[in-house]
Amino acid sequence: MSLRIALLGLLEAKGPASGYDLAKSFEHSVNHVWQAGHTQIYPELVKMAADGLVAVESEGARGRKIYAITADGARQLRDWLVEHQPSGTIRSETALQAFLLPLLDGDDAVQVVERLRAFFASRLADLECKPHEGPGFGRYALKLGLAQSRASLAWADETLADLKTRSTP
Amino acid sequence: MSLRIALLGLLEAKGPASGYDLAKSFEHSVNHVWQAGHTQIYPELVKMAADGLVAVESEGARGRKIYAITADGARQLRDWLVEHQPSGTIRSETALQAFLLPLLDGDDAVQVVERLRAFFASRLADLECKPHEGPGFGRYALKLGLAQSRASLAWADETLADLKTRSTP
DNA sequence: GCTTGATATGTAAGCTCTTACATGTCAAGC
DNA sequence: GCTTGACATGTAAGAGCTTACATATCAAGC
Repeated sequence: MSLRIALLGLLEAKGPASGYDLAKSFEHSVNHVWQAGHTQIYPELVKMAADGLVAVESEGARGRKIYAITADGARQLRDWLVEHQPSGTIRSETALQAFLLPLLDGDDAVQVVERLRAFFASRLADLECKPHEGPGFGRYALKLGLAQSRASLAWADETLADLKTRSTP
Repeated sequence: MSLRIALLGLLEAKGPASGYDLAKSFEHSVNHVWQAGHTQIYPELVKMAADGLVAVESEGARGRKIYAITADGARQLRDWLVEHQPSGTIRSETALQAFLLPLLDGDDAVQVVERLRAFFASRLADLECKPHEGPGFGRYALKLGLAQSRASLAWADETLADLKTRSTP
């Protein structure tokens, strides 16, 4: 379902686009919130067209099909946004490594947290590159991502400090 | 892979357990980091036993099988923790709703953010109930979850304020 | 005109996860 | 002794996602 919603959202916000365009948008904008590669997007667009949520607006070179959101699609998007209680499902390998940290002894644990720290830092840097402030489409999610990344980075620093005091009692 | 790791981690940390026990542990402890129901756990344990990562230590009433982690399993767990670069994959319906927020007009947007706020608040409350501080097994991940939840909650408050200034110019 | 690399679109196999169904045991209260 | 509800273990269908493969076009440089 959420893949559909993300695709509908992109089509609604940025206008008609091809599968390739949408895959690029996933990479560059929705990326920190939801992921999907072209191998998932192309077949999904076909199904969505069959369900009347999008329509092929025009066809260009290289079999390029430009999809546009339909009235039905726009309605479904709005309904989902306003009515759908988001599922709390989170599956995070980074958090899982944090969870299992106490199974490692000192040095190994420090190494893992340092890798996690680097990971959070690079994600934060990614987000900080994106157009801040202003009326950008994904601006709210961007702020959320920034806030969460900063919190994660702070956690890594605290945890490193904690591990070091434990190893030198 | 990560499901296996989570199961190995629980067995390593808490000792031998049945599928049911592990499902309960998922619900009560790993829950904010990784989810799995019994329908996923039972068959996975069978496969893991076939791969020599766990072994049936004893069988009790009601077909209850107690699994224990093997030396191979412990090795694989440690290797994954120390060597595996976590994938940055995040799929969050809450963040997706945040992302698509600008597609809604004022009142609807406020309603959605209020629901998100309630969601974050209840997750935070959940985490705050769990045994804080002390040497608990998942303590680092708990702190990470708390930090992220607080950041998300703060985001919701900021966003509500932002939406309200926009609607009354 | 030919090669090369970026662009662009797809299919298929296999793994992971969810939802729904199916079954049987044990303890407590009647 | 029977019912009921919590405990406990499983299977199966189908949806969702990843990885690997397959192909064809266009632009730029040789």
